[in-house]
Amino acid sequence: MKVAEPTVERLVQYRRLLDRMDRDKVQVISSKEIGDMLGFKASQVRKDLSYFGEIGKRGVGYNVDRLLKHVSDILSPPRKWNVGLVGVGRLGEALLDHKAFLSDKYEIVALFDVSDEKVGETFFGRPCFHVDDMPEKLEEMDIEILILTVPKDAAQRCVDAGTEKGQIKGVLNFSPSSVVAPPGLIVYSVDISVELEKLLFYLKHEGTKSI
Amino acid sequence: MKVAEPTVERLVQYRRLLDRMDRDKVQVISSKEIGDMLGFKASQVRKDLSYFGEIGKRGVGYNVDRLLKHVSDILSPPRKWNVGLVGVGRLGEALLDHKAFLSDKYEIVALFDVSDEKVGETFFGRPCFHVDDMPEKLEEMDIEILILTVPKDAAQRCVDAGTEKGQIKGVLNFSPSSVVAPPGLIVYSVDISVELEKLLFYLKHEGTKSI
DNA sequence: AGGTGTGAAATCGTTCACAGCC
DNA sequence: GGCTGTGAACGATTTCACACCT
Repeated sequence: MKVAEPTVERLVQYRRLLDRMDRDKVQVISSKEIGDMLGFKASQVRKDLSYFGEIGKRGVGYNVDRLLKHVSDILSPPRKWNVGLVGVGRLGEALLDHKAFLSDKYEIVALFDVSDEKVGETFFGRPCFHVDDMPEKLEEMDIEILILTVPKDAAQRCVDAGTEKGQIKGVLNFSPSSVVAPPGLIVYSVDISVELEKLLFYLKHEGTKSI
Repeated sequence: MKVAEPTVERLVQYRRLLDRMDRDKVQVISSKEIGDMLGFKASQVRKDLSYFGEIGKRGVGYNVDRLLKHVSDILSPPRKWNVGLVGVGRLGEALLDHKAFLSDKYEIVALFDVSDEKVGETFFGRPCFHVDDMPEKLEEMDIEILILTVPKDAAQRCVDAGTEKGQIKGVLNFSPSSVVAPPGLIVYSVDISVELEKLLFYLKHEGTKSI
């Protein structure tokens, strides 16, 4: 089945909301309630959820517990992924410590940096290796995903090193630069300054855009 | 004029590229070259640039210096904005130190936190106040933009405090939660874990998506 | 009555294809 | 010949509207 990217993004948010509702012992929820809480139209919510089968009850709504399991199943990867984080600077450390990166679906198992002060050390329980050793270490540790928190000039080199032996399947790039990826490699970029620039643009052209 | 969000996002990237080209003394560049370097189609680049007038030369390409000025003018806000950063944790500090946040268009002028250890201190030259004092401080310091690097449960409260006296116009939210914003307030959310989840989803459904 | 599921319509964004200029 | 500017075609995503179930 093919699912559009905006749908996946919303599914992640549905799960987060449902998880909270479930903990709060809410039993039933309607598409309108979900939409209001997350800022989407009810029809959007219903369309997203109906892609994966009829899960709600007409005239009633969705059973929170059941829907949560359903959405989780859709999103959950079939196995756990090993992740490598490249660039142990402030941003890298912040991500290491980020609650979002506590999951049973992925785990940051190794760090990479170029600084002699960092290589050989351990940060938040993860060993740091030299970037030059990436190809071997990635293979050895079965790492298939890279998170890049490196300066912009280093990003492309990291992608190249990660794909050298072909083992890296996905990259989450936090550096302020575009990278060219070989076909098959999935790259997501989160460009912090671009987000702020967009915000400024729409502030200038006041009130044209909201989320 | 109304400009689509994906266009703004690309414009920011054009400017970044043109800036580098200009420093490298490149004089002329074609839409194809720009596209290849950033991963867009040439026709996309031309369409984006043509929204703001005819700036290229047919048969030749774009004058880098001229195009850079042009794109900068489109993106530049009319004046400098004062920004407040809420939540001086690891992520907050990483952003404070982030080169992307060095600009003549905006400046982080104040920090807010709830921790007694942080309130009253100075971080990277910026004073930290208590979140409870936000409404007054924001007004006093003429802050119109908030960056939120707070835990998810605090995000909504920060937006509410920021809009209490109506002075906040834009919010860049890094916390893993959706916030409901009053109309007129522009909210951009950068949800780090959502990005990773999307990546995992497409890794699972292998090779359906890129960038 | 109330709320889901879903084709059809509308909107939004990208790509094509070609006329026009250098 | 090469490259821009742009209407028109296409593709993707959202919203509408209503049949259908409880």
